[in-house]
Amino acid sequence: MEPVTEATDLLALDRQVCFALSIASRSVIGLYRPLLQPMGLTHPQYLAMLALWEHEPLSVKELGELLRLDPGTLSPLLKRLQALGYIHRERNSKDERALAVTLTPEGRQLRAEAEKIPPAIVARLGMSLEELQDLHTSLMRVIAATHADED
Amino acid sequence: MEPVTEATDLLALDRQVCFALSIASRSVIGLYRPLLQPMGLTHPQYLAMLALWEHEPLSVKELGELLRLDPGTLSPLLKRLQALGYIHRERNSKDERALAVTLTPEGRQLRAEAEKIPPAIVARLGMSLEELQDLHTSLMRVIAATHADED
DNA sequence: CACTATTAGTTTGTACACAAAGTAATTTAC
DNA sequence: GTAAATTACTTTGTGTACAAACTAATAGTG
Repeated sequence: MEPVTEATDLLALDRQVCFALSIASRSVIGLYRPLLQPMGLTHPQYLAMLALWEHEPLSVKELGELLRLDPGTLSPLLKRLQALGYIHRERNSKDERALAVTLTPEGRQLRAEAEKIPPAIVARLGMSLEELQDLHTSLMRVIAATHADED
Repeated sequence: MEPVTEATDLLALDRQVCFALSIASRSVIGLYRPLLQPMGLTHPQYLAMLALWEHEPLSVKELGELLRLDPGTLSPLLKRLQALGYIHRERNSKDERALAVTLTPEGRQLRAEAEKIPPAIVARLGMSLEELQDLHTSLMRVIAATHADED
């Protein structure tokens, strides 16, 4: 029988994709931190702003589908974005259950600042755009795989 | 001048690697949840156990270097693993500042259960081992890139 | 030897992330 | 047309993450 070596150990830390995924995610988010700090944003808040710049107005449900986040996560996050003055939160007059999240002028204006971020991150990573594109494709495949049998 | 379309918009949500990374990480961790629940472990706790099964004993500092986690994150996490009965935490007699984290017999025994997890995850993802290996390589490259100019 | 600096962990405060329970509005069923 | 089911969001509780302040032990310096 084969001995348990680094090459065969199923539980070897450095062979776990989940381990690499969580560290890569935290490490990359860490690169955004100093760039987002001047705007007062956290990374999840930045992702919410990206979604709104593209698809305003959005309900909490729609935002949750885009970002794959719980309403229980988004609810306080959106209140913080409102406290920062970047968004409005009002009930949808057509359906009082739903929230209509829209951008304030300040929130809309922030987009110009934010456009400097992706190039800065790419430069900081020092990876080629092809490499990043390949990674993006792989990640989207994994995301699709994890949701394979929903519905 | 080129119009801002989905293909050229630097801020398009679905083109952000950071967005794909954070969703992929949360989605994959979500697959572990039902498998870890019978052991009473969260995913970060599982990663800490992986590290200990491989490198026991470990100090908080060493564990933090392996998992790239703050002592402020690990300190309460380890207390929970101790409360679960999987680890011991005692001061290192050679250096009373440092903690020596070791496995209890229950913690050591858990390894056999845990070995069923990686194959279950791979099966659930339905991706080839080559594809996962490529992803792992890309992720490690990103991790290396984020730490490029430390020291 | 004593004083300072460094190091290892802990604690505190803020912000996710998610499960589960709760509330209010809207649909569906009868 | 009203009771029951569904839906959208909020709230509560637990567990990360991480910055920053804190404590205690060790190392370095004169």
